[in-house]
Amino acid sequence: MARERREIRRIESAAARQVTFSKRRRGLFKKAEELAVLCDADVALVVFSSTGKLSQFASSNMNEIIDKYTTHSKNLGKTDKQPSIDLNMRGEELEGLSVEELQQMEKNLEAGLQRVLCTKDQQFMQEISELQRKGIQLAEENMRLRDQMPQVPTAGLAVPDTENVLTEDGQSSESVMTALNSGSSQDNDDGSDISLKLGLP
Amino acid sequence: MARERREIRRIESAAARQVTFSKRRRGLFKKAEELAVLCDADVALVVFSSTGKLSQFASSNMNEIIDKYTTHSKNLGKTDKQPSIDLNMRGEELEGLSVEELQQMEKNLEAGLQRVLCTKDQQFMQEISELQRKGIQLAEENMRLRDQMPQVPTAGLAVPDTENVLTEDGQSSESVMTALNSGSSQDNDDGSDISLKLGLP
DNA sequence: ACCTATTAATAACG
DNA sequence: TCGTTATTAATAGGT
Repeated sequence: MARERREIRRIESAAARQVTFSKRRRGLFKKAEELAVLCDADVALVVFSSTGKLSQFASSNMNEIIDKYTTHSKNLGKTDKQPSIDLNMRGEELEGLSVEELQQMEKNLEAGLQRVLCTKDQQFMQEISELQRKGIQLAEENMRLRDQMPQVPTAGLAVPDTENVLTEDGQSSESVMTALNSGSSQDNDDGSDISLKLGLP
Repeated sequence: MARERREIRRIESAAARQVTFSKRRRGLFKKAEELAVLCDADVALVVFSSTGKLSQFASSNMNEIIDKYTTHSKNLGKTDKQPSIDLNMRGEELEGLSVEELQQMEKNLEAGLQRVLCTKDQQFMQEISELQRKGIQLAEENMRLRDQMPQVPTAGLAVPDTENVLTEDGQSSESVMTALNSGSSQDNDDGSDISLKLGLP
């Protein structure tokens, strides 16, 4: 587009290079803006001259576009369409995702949440059942002992098969208590150390 | 540069916009690459179409250029942030609500759900603590009884101050069991009768 | 910077 | 999306 056609290779003359840089840079930025306006696109353009000088154009906010780009390319790199959950919780980054990706993510999160809640409840209830079982055992033992209790007690003797009821499975009252208290001390739940993998449905 | 001059403003027809986007995008990327080659510049170009599709060009490594840009622009310290939209919330019938109102309601419901879950967990943990307390009491009582156990038991005698541990507060093991089993028989949670008022934040 | 001959991009259409 | 073409836009080289 000129008096002569120019081959697209590095211009050796620094002066000529600088002139061409100025001209073409202006053209490029103009085209970038036109594309953004005409086609309602989000465009970010960053140019460093060979001397290191920065020029930039962004149709909206440069950092937002960069965030969008970063998020998007992270998810594209995954090949499968399973967006990573922990990396995408920030609202601004979510803007970089397509509706399809967001719907998929929503499904995954909902399914994962259901599994977390369900499993958490199961663990709670298992815990409760276990405690109840032990309580009943103790109560029965207690009653048995009372039935056998003489009117005038004498020197005691060890009873082998019931001596360690509370800690028999390595889950002592203290450790359970500690875990539970750390969870209930917060207003938000799931400060616990229960960990799950959230797979696909 | 065409049959007719085109004003630089958003193309209303989605089809025409898409066509123009394809053509001009190709042109823009070509120009970007030419600038990079001819003038030995570092160029990064990120474009999101109006449908959210990403295309990108970088004369070297995109992330490096972005890092370079970030560093450079930090020195200039330009931090404009987009104002967040604040919404009014309320509504009785879903049919008549705007998208904004529904979004706000969604937020409120989510907050309410969080409170429900949190409270449910607290009740679970309270239940567990209670059971643990009783278990410890029983174990202690148990030990006390064993200590007093004679080697050769004779006719029994009631022990006044420990006779009613299990039912002293009206919450017997049986009733707790029943309540828990009705809950644990389902895979979904919240079959319980816990009720909360969902206040506004 | 400006000028302008020439090439490149592209709008409308098939 | 692709090809054609009339027309405009960009720009290389010179001043």
